[in-house]
Amino acid sequence: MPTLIQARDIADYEGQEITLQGWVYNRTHKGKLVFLLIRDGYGFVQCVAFQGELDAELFETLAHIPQESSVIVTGMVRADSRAPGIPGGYEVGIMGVEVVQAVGDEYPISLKEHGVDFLLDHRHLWIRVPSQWAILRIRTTIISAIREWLEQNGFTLLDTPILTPAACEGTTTLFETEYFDEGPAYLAQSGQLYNEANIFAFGKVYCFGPTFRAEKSKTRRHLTEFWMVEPEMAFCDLEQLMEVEEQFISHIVQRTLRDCRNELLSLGRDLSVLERIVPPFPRISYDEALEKLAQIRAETDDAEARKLLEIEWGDDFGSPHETALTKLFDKPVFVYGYPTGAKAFYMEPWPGRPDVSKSVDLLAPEGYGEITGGSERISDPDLLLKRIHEHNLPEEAFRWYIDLRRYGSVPHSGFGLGVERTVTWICGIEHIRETIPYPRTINRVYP
RNA sequence: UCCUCGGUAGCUCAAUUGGCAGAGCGACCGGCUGUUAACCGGUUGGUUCCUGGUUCGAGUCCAGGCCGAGGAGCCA
Repeated sequence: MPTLIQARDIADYEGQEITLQGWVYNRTHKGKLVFLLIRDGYGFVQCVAFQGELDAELFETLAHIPQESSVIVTGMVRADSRAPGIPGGYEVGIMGVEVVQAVGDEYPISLKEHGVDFLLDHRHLWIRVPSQWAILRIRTTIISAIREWLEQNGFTLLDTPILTPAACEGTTTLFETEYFDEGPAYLAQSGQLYNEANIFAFGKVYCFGPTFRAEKSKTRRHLTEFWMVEPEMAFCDLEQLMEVEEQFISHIVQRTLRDCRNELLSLGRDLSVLERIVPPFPRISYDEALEKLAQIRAETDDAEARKLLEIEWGDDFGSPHETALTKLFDKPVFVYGYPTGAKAFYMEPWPGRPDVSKSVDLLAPEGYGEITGGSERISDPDLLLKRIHEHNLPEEAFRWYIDLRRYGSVPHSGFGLGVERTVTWICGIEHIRETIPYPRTINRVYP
């Protein structure tokens, strides 16, 4: 058998006889000529059969081979600018085909238009099409880049529990489950509090795992099960946190550009937009952000937009505010110093301004909005205890967390990055549900 | 939880004022040596989301329900 190759490497084999193992993504029968678009998991390659060059029986088989049949193709690689594919520009002149399985039933997903509900019901097949394949390859590259950067920069991976005793932050709705005789347990919404314990043993740490939110959110930015990476650092203040985040995000984007160029192009992504994502990122305070929003409101004639952009000091941003702010910049923008009342209980107050917290969100450009949320954490045990009481949290459950401030407390900071929101932004797509292999939304747990 | 929109063939959709249920795609058959979701001809294809009501007559109007999408709130 000639050399078995992967579709993405096809350009390296011009003029050589090769073998491809894969599936028939599309077939075009044109009289004495058959085009098969073969996908092999690594790319999409056009293979061409001429009637005069093949055994008559084989040609007849190829002329009728059903979509998604599995095949082993041998043939000669040649350059041809007309050839579609990922990457395109090369095709295989078919010399032989072994049909592993000829599909007998009609394949549900045609190459024509389908509705979202239908596609999600067939997610197990939908992931085969080029757009979904490209998005999920970009996802895995982004995850690899995340781990790579953190490991190269001294972060230790420590997995935090998924079954947790109570709300970590006491804000969002959690999935509840019975835990033997211990009463209810909850699916994790964050590993942060455990990360804070871990930094006192390991310095810089991260956790990376699935996160669960039972909020009844029905928007293109929400999943009930999503993946979050949460780095946490000892001896780190808010300013240092922003420096880490911009290095981290830039690495993720540049690595994806390097390794997933074909995938990004196949999605129609404008690469120049991503090439700009290098440090430093702009930083604006919450107060400055409010001024900019007021200015945007004053300049718009759209009454509805004006209403959506209403905000008073003390409110957290809604999605319309984030979208409007990100359109002012061509890089991700840090917004820091949110009102204490709008954020979680554990955030360090701004020096001399207790109504402001040392918090920072990173908003992705082009209207994508929040991809990270972070803060410097309270390091004083008395203040932390006071905040726990103010938020009506059970002191007993947080005893271990308060201990961290009693035994060698230091300034420390961390953030969480939503993987699927990052993938959505880097891919330049509309909806978060395409960025995870099997999305879980408010009314979908199948397949 | 709230607001808006939608549900008709396997898929994507159309159906005028309430008057015979339609098209494209897919599948199947035939044609075509450069297709890019090919194209051309033919064949096939229906619980119009459910329940009840109005009417000579309901896909269409009314009431209730179910399911889905987009957005708000909440959040990453």
